[in-house]
This record gives sequence, structure tokens and C-alpha cells, in this order.
Amino acid sequence: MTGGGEAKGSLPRSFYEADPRDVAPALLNKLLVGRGRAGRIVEVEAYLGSEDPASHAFRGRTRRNATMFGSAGRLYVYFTYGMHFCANAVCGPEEVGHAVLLRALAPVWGIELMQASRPPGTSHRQLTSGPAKLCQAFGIGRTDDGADLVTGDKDLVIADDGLSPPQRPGNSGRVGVAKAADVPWRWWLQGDANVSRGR
DNA sequence: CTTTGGATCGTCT
DNA sequence: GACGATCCAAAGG
Repeated sequence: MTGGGEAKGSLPRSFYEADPRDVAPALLNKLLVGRGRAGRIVEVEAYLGSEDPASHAFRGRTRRNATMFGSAGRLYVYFTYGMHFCANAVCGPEEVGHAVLLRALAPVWGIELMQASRPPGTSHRQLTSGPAKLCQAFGIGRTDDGADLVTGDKDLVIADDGLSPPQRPGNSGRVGVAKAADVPWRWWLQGDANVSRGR
């Protein structure tokens, strides 16, 4: 019995109600499932809200980042570089703006649908090997901001299929951030071909 | 293999 | 008006 209106197989909301530096590595080897597709999470980064100069939430709540200040277990989707979307799992208590950026997946099923959502000729390894790539492969866009990963109201959940997180994940500073470049809040599944090129 | 620059526009100052 | 939690193609070694 899971209770609480959880979608079948999805992680409980309590999973997300923790420090993003703990949630992030715990998300490795979980599955992003929905829209006829599934991918195993192989790379993540933690962002610590108002305490973190690199976080969108650092300078407080705005219209764009409002989802980060809401319930844990929702998806924060933002638009950047004039053409890309990236997706985060909101963590921690409400009003603190904590989140985990989903940086890369290993395709598991629905691969033909992912191919169809990416540019023609995209290789298997490049389907979901970056934060904007995986959003494109799953058809995640601005209307998915705020999607509930626990109830699956937008047909997107994170599920546990029994594979544990790696005991010894790779760990480094975060990619593409100018500020707080020293903190090692990026984790990945070592040896996985779908991890994005770091720095 | 690595490096560089263009694309493209919502958001906040 | 500046600048992205990026990606890709093209150019250079």
C-alpha cells in the first residue's frame, strides 16, 4: 500500500523532502518514466536555493522560479539560451528553493519515440546525454513546469525498479556554472556512456 | 581529438 | 540591455 495518491511505482514524496545533496546521489539509477519512454538517471546536480549563488532561487522567488519554492516532488522546468529546456526535481521543505537538476539519462525503453523527438540521425548515446537533450527526448517543455512526479499528473514520474544507487558515484563541481564552482555537487554513474561531457 | 562561435529569446536589472 | 544550470556544426591540430 503506498497511499497518498502516488502513481504506480513512483517514489514517495518523502523521498524528495530532504537535502538536495542527499537526494541527488540517491536519484542515480532511478528511472524517469512517462509518455511511453523510460530512462535511467545517470547524472545529477544539487542546487541549494537561497544559500547557493549558482541556483536560480538564490535571489528569491520570481515568476520563473516559483515552482522551486513549492512542494517537493514537483518538476521545475526552465527555458534558457533562447531554445533549451532543463528539468529539476524540487526538494526539501517548501519555500527554500532546493532542487536537483537531471543532467543525463541512459535510454531504457521508448527509444524510437526519443529518436523521433530529437534531430534526425541523433545517435543513441546522444539521445539523453545532457539536461536539454533529455527534455527534448521526453517532450518536456514549459507546460510541464510544476508537474507532480509523485502523482504523475503530467505523465512523468520517477520510479524505483529495484536497482540501488552506485556505492561509489563520480563526483565533481557542477557544469556550466560560473559561481560556486568549487562545491562538488555533481554526481554521476561512473563508466556510463550517457554521462555528459563535464568540463 | 579539441576549440570556437552561432543560434535565439525569456527573464530580470 | 545583458546574459544564461546548452547544443551543435564547423574549423583547426
